[in-house]
Amino acid sequence: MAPSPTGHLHVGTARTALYNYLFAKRYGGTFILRSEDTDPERSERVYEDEIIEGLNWLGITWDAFYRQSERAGLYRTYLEGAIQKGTAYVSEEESKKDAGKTVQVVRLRNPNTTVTFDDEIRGEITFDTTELGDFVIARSLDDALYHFTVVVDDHEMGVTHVIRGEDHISNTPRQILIQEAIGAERPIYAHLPLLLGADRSKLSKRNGTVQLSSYRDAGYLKSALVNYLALLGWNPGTDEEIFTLAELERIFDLGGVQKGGAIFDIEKLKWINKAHLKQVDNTTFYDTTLERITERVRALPQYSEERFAKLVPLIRERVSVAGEITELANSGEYDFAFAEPSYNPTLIKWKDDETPLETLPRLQKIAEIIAVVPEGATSEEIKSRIWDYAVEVGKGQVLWPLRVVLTGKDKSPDPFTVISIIGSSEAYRRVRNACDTILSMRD
RNA sequence: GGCCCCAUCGUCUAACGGCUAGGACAGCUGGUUCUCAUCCAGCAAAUCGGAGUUCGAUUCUCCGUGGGGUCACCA
Repeated sequence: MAPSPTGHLHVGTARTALYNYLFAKRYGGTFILRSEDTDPERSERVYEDEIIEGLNWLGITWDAFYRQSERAGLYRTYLEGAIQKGTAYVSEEESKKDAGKTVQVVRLRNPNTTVTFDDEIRGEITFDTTELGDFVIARSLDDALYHFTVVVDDHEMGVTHVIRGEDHISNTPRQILIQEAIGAERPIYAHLPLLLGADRSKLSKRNGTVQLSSYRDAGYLKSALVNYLALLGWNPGTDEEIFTLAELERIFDLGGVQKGGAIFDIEKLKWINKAHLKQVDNTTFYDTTLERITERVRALPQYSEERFAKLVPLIRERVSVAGEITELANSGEYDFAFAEPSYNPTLIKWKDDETPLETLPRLQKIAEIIAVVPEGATSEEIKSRIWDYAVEVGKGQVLWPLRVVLTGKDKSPDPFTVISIIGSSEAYRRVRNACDTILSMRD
């Protein structure tokens, strides 16, 4: 895997690295990470750090690491060898970078042949290399360019398989020509389909979120990202869709790789993340929730660790990505647990034509029931006390207004669970207050 | 535009040349304790077009169309 540290770690780069890693693991090969930082103007160490950190976060590890900027001497040796053999030559010409200045670039002597290579994923691909001309392979003897350094390194490092994005297909004939010029063997190529944005063009900042770190920041689990990225463009040959990295290491195969590009679908990622979230243990999820819940919620008048702990399981059932916890917390979704709700009294009515005054007797009856519920009762115990009355009068008649006065919302967890979180005395207060409000409206 | 790659539901995909083209996400409907969520059940949804090979084509060949990639003294 040979990324260039010229920008943030792209999810497409992460997927390519993952496929390389899985392929190496599956067949007991060696996975090399090579930082292609030969362009000093575009390469930055912070990006290299980000790539390393990001891949490690995903659980992708390598057996060897190289940095091309530290291998200029090696490239020079090969450059001189090629010039000596006459397969490359020094050409004195006007610099394209600074006009007017004369420089000595190294060009490949193009034999102008037809190059055919066998792609593991696509089969035979043929190019006429004539149109390539005598392309430049080095700015100077000490400044080799990408195509040349790649070929030298693959040769020196004994690379057998080059698994990379489809956007490199057109680079392959150039690199094959260089291989032949320096007498290097040809590796096996496998060109992966591209990751696409919703507009079907190559996934980029224009048409989607591309930074791996933004998914991590949004709270996606690394295991879910690995799982989704593996499945985007590859299928295991079964209907199974949830995999761990360790499982993928055992079953990944280039044969299951797709030819066509795949749109990055955030909805499916969310679904996979939710599936992985189910595997997370309660303590970890508790900590995650604590991290993601906002200060505003923690500052609510009735906030306590006890109530928070009781709220967590309920949050767990309702989010697919940790970042949603922050969103929901900000929108006031969890306020009912830590503060008396405020709401429009007309929301209390069960039927459209019902007046609050007609609802009142039922709330008063519920208040009587709740008054004798012990403080630490479970939702099941609470339910058993209210249930008979609810069935007798009509479930919606009782449960809807109760839930509204407890949470202030038309959509929320069921009232029994809510009472078990806030406690029966607080629940009693909220119901009583609602009754008082209704009575005061009459005047 | 030249060259190269690709083409099955909206999306990700399955289908030795051979069942009503299967699964998943999303969508819709219904059920599970009032709403939400979960879970369950169900519905809808695709082989780009045209020739050819064949008893038979999603699958093989050709042409067309469409989409994408790439055309640096970047990687």
